Amino acid sequence: MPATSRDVARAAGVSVATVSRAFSSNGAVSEATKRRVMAEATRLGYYPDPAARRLITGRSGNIGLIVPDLANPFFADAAKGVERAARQRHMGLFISDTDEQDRLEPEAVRRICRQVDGLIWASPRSAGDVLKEVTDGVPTVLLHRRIPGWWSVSADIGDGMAQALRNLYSLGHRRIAYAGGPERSYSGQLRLEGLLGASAELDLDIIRLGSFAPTADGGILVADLVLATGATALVAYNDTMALGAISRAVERGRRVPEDLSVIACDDIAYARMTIPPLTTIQVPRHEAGSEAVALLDELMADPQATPKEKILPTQLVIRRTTDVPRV
Amino acid sequence: MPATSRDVARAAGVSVATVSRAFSSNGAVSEATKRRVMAEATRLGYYPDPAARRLITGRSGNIGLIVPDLANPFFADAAKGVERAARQRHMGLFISDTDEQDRLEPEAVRRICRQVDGLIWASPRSAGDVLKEVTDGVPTVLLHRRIPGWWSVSADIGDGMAQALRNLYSLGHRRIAYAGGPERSYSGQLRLEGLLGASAELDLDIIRLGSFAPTADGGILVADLVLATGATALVAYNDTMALGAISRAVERGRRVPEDLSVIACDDIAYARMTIPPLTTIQVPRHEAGSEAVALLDELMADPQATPKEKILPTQLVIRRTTDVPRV
DNA sequence: CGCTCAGATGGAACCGTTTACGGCGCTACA
DNA sequence: TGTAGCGCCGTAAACGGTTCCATCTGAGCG
Repeated sequence: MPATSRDVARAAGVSVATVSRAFSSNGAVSEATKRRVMAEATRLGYYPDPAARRLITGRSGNIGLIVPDLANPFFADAAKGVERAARQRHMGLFISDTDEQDRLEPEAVRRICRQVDGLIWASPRSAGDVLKEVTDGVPTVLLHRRIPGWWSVSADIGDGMAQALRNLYSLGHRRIAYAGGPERSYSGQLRLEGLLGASAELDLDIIRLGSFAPTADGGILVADLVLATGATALVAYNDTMALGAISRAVERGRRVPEDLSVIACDDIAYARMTIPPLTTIQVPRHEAGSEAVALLDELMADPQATPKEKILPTQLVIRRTTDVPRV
Repeated sequence: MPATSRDVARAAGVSVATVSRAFSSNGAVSEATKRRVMAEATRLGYYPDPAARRLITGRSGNIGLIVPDLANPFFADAAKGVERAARQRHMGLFISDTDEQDRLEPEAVRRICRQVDGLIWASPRSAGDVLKEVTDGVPTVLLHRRIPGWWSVSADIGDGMAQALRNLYSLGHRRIAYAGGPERSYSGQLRLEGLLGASAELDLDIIRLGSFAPTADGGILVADLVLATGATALVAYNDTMALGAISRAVERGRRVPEDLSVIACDDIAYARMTIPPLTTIQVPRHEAGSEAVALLDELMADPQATPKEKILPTQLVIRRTTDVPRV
């Protein structure tokens, strides 16, 4: 139904080859005929068929994004960054959500990979060799995950955690608890390493509460535990968990930050809207997404280039859930 | 580089036609050869190339989704619902984010529409004839938008608003303010109609505060205005705006719900984590997404079928930001 | 004036599938 | 025993572009 290059060629009185050259602009066409072709093309509403083009050139003009959970603001923002960067480059975007289940990833990749020129993959848990096997051949940059030998963009969350701990220390806190996220999570490791590094440096023991779901419900569990330890400050895996913990602590008659200081991680949009607004570690989620596209661009241009690992800085932002201990 | 049907055909000692038949399972192949073909295919890692298949059949096995803002939990959840439903049907998903700018929509649609068999389009503002012109030929179902003659799935937000108003009335509120969202927004109209309908029924005048950005910052503006009116209750365009309004009101020394009851709309995940948790109108966002895919499936199966408009119910959920007026 | 060369253009092969069409072998029936 | 019919399969023509190669047309130069 839509116009083909043949239609345009006939209308403009040229061959399909010339039409193709006018559009792909890599062959030589005279300025006059190019204008004529373009005029006829817009008149007929012609646009080169991506499938046909992909078949012969091998390039689809699309990239793929695989995330564990689109509804999680952390990844939603990343997706938004990816989307905008892709749009600026006139690339289409395939998205696949794996529902936090690693086992769905291979299937998702396989479905996508023949239709894209490159892949951005946020896989918090899958093992490196699994990834390797699955992507085979498709240029891939990892998002919020670093594996030696892979292209990746991630955030220096370990440093953010260290900033958090040093800040609490300087406020006078000495009993500080940490509530971890899902086991085996890559960024969970990062957090822990940053925290332990800083605590060794300060000669401080951190109270490790264990591993919790990174949700508000997980935070409720955390609150009950942290209150039992007598800690004056809590560092939470992410904002959502912190929100749950705070609401539970308040429900149990504690005040935040007077009785318990709380530092969260991610700085999602809602972190600043809560009462009190969350002190949290800001990670450049949006920028991570667009940066991943930039790297993917480089990688697709030269698949043999040596892998780059971009690490974005994080920043502790002080709002109202931290204060000096009052105990 | 990846194996083609020719490779498989050679390996299995058959023709490419037979390989094709074995995969598309609409031609006649004997059980024995089908098994042999499949065995060779998996051995070689063969999978029919979607682009080549699309070129000849016209079907890509993909659907497209266009949303104004992926980072907005309202649409993120919808996208998630769409994604899951698409995955269950073994369809790929193209996503385009238009950054809330109607003028980017035509471009987004054009980019997408040749690569998909159908489109799900959440366009809060664009005029109906613009949509018609742009999609031409691509089966489309509208999401959270109703236009006569189009397939669509939306939520009965007007009814939710009526529920909200009746609830406030029954609590004893008589001075009730409404803070609207973006002008020209379709779901904004829906809200207003629902509200006005119920207010006429209750013989109550609503204090209309005007039109605000549906963000926390917008909510701050709202708070200052509503405090000036002396209203005892506020109905806000969405949760985010309500959050902003509440935090501003609290900052200015008012208590919620004692001094001001607040009802929001959407029931995003964070609505239940705030302090106090938000009374809000729950709209089935996820379900709307998956329902849209189901409708699109029907539409793609029979493009001539008469349009269906699915309207999902909404439900007021009472949490802690509403109470009897204490003034 | 003839030759060379560069730039513009057309012809045709090709990308990897699907599918209409026809051939082949076999069974069943007259 | 001849043949109609059927199940299975191969051949080849599409689908809509891109690109190699050949051809043509002038311009420039000796």
